[in-house]
This record gives sequence, C-alpha cells and structure tokens, in this order.
Amino acid sequence: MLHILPEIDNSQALTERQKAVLDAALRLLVEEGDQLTMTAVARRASCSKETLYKWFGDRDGLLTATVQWQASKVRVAPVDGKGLDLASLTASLERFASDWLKVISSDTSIALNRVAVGHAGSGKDNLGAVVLENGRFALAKRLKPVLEAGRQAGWLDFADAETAFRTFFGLVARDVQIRLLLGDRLELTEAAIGGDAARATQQFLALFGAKTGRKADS
Amino acid sequence: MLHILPEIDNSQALTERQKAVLDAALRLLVEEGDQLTMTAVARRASCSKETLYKWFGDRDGLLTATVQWQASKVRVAPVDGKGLDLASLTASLERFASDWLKVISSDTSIALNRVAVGHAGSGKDNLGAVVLENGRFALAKRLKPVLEAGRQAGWLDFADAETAFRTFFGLVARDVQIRLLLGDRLELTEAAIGGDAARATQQFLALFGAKTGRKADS
DNA sequence: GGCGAACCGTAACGTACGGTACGGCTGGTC
DNA sequence: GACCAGCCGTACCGTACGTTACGGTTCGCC
Repeated sequence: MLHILPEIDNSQALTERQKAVLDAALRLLVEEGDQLTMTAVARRASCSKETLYKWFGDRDGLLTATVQWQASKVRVAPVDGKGLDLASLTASLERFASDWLKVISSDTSIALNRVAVGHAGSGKDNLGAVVLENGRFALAKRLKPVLEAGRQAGWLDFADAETAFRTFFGLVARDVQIRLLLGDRLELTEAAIGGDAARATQQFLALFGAKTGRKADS
Repeated sequence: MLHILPEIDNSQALTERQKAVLDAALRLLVEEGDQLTMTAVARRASCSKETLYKWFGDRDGLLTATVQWQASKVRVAPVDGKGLDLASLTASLERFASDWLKVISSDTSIALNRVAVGHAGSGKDNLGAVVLENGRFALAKRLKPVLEAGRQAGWLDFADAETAFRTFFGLVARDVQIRLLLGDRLELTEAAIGGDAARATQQFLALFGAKTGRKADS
C-alpha cells in the first residue's frame, strides 16, 4: 500500500502524539541507522504497532513521515533584509556556509541522509527526493535571493545564479558530507566551521566579486 | 566470523573464477542495490552458496571483497611526468577533474557508495573506509604531487596541499555526488563533464594561481 | 453508569533470507 | 580404474522482522 506524498508539507496535520512518536523514531534512526524495527519504534514511543500501522501505513510510510517531520522542523526564516553593503553580504554568506556545515555534520542529518541514500538504491519511495528538496534545494532557494541582491548592488558578478550557487556549495561542503556519510570521523568544531565558512566565502568573493567595488583592504 | 582486511590489497590472491563471481556480484549490486541476496549472487554467478561462504566467509565478506575488487580495477597510472608549463598543468587538472566526474557519476560508483553509506550506519564493517580510501583519498594521493610540482614551478601558490586539494575537490564535485546518491536524475554528458572540468580548473587557478606568471591572455 | 472509539501491550503468523548440509558431477592424480 | 578435492544445485534450518489480530484499559460523551 504505497502512500503518495502530499505535494509539499503535511506536518501540520500531525497531532502532538504523532509528533512525539516521530521524534522517537527519529532518535532511534540516529542511534541505530536504517535497521530500526517497527517493534523498537513502538517500544521507544510507548505505542502499539497497531497504531503505527494505522497512522503511517507501513514501514516506508513511517520512514517517510519521519524524514518529513524532521524536514519541517529545519525550515528557517527566509532571509531577512537586503543589506546592500559588502560587509553584510559577506556576513550573510558566511552565515549560510556556517549553517550548512552545521547541518550536514549533525548526527540527525547524517542518519537521515544515510537512510535516504540507502533507499534511493531500490527506488520504491522518494526519501531521497524529500531529503534533497529540504536540504540542497531549500538552501539554494534561500541563498539565491541573497546572491541576486549582491549582484544588484554591484558586489557580485555572475551570469547564472544556479551556477554561482553550485560553486558556493562546492566551496563550502567540499568533501565533508561524503566523508561523514561514509563513516569518516571528522570532528567539526565550532571554530573549524567558522574558519571554513570564512574561507569559502572569501574564495567565492574572489571568484564572483565584481571588478568594481572590491579591494576593500589593499 | 569477521575477516580482518589485509592492509591494502588482496586482489591478486583471487583466482579467475573468483574474479568472475565478484564481477557477477558487482553487476547485481549495480542492478539491485544493497538488497542483493546470497542466493541471487550464487544464481547469477552459477556457483553454489556453499562456495560463496567458503571463499568469502559471510555476506559482509562478499560485499567487502566485491568493493575491493572493483577498487583494484580502478587503480590508474600514478601521474606521468612533471610537465612544468602552465598548459600541461592546466591539462592535468582538467584531466583529473574530468576523470573524477566520470567516476562519481558512473553506475558502479553510485551503487558502491550507496551500499557503503548504508553500512557505515551500522558500523560492523569498514566498507565506507574502503570506498573512501580508494576514492577520495586515492585521488588526493595522485593529485597532490601535481599540485606540488605546480607550486615548485611557480604556477601555483598555496600553503597546504591538503587544503588546496579539498578546494579543488569541492570545485569539481560540487553537489553532483550527493544528488546522484540521493537518486536525483542528473545526466552528465561527455560535453557537460568537459565543461565542468574546465570551469573547475579555471576557478582553481584563479584562487591558487601564483601572482607571477599568470595573465596568460590579458 | 453504559458505550464506543482510540490506543496500549503482546501474542501470533508468514515470509524472506543468511547460513549449513548433503548428494551428485567433474577433473586431476596415482 | 580407484580415489579424492573442489564445486554445483538444492533442500533444509533458524531467526528476525514486517504485518495482523486480539484482549484489556482509558477517556470522552450521552
């Protein structure tokens, strides 16, 4: 019995009890990876398996609901203002970079991406699409307006926002996510993340900064 | 019965028949993802399960052997010469970028990374380490001498080869691998790969090209 | 107080699959 | 030709887990 996902977001249709159950499933997913069992979820959430099946259909439904539930929690404020000076643009980019590094290095993100990657192999559900939509594509959607504003203000110079975004993405993430997903220990301290965010931002500005208006300190 | 991996490479200890079996397992892995069964491998390879268990110990042993077998096939020539002019350096970098994009977008690599990521969750074996060692770290090991040579010749300027490599890695891979692993369709044509390789190389040179000796065409 | 819906806990069922055992075939050795 | 090692095909075993079923409890509602 395949459940077709509602278009975007059904996290509001969840009762408090259901959210609590999904939180339990999420914790279990982080702790045990994809081999979490329905029995374990029921026990952890102090609910019956019958209830799990009634609410979520089957195991894949539960997994999907869990991923969507986590995704709905991450949704952030949609980029505040168009501060037009270079300093605030730089700060915005650094903030995005730092936030993104924190996300992809979090236990939750790693666990979710792992299960989604595993399921993408046998394409019976679209966990991968959900994760992608709420991760990399959501990031693009939030960052592009900043890039466009930077271009409007004359600080940035690029032809295609998508291409510019992907370069920024690469400069920020580098090999971090794949290494973490493959189990590489790679402790990212607060300080290291801040440094990486600053470096990536400077590199991005070096590549896409407009000819005019640069040379802030030389 | 856990089998400890020999230090680096035991692909030479395999008989032709064993290689054929591993090739069958590899094809099955690409086709079916991680839920390939021992029975399916035996049938595909026209061998008995008893033989599989005798040769590889258990399912994880077979998986590990399969991953290592594929890895042993990818090993490439260790970077030819130190062509010292900028053109050959650029060509080398583009070649690395192009090769890497081809690898990570291949069905085989995607399947292998998926199973390794899945297993990294429940850390009972080190598939992730094997994949990482033969992928991202092997690439670094081959590329760093090129970067060092470029620095020696005065074309590149960087403090740490590792950092420079990771930036190059990010510029080349961007979001490609994670999107493919998560099931995003993302057809990389030969032409697109070539273009991306050239772009990444130019960006890398813009960031790490030495002040002297640049400006080839302006 | 009676009633039904929702839900908990647990037992039970069916199946898929990892792992083992065994009989038969082949090919090499003496 | 006797013998034996290695391997194929298949049947078999045990278990884990997804899924279903059911008795008992709580809680609103009349």
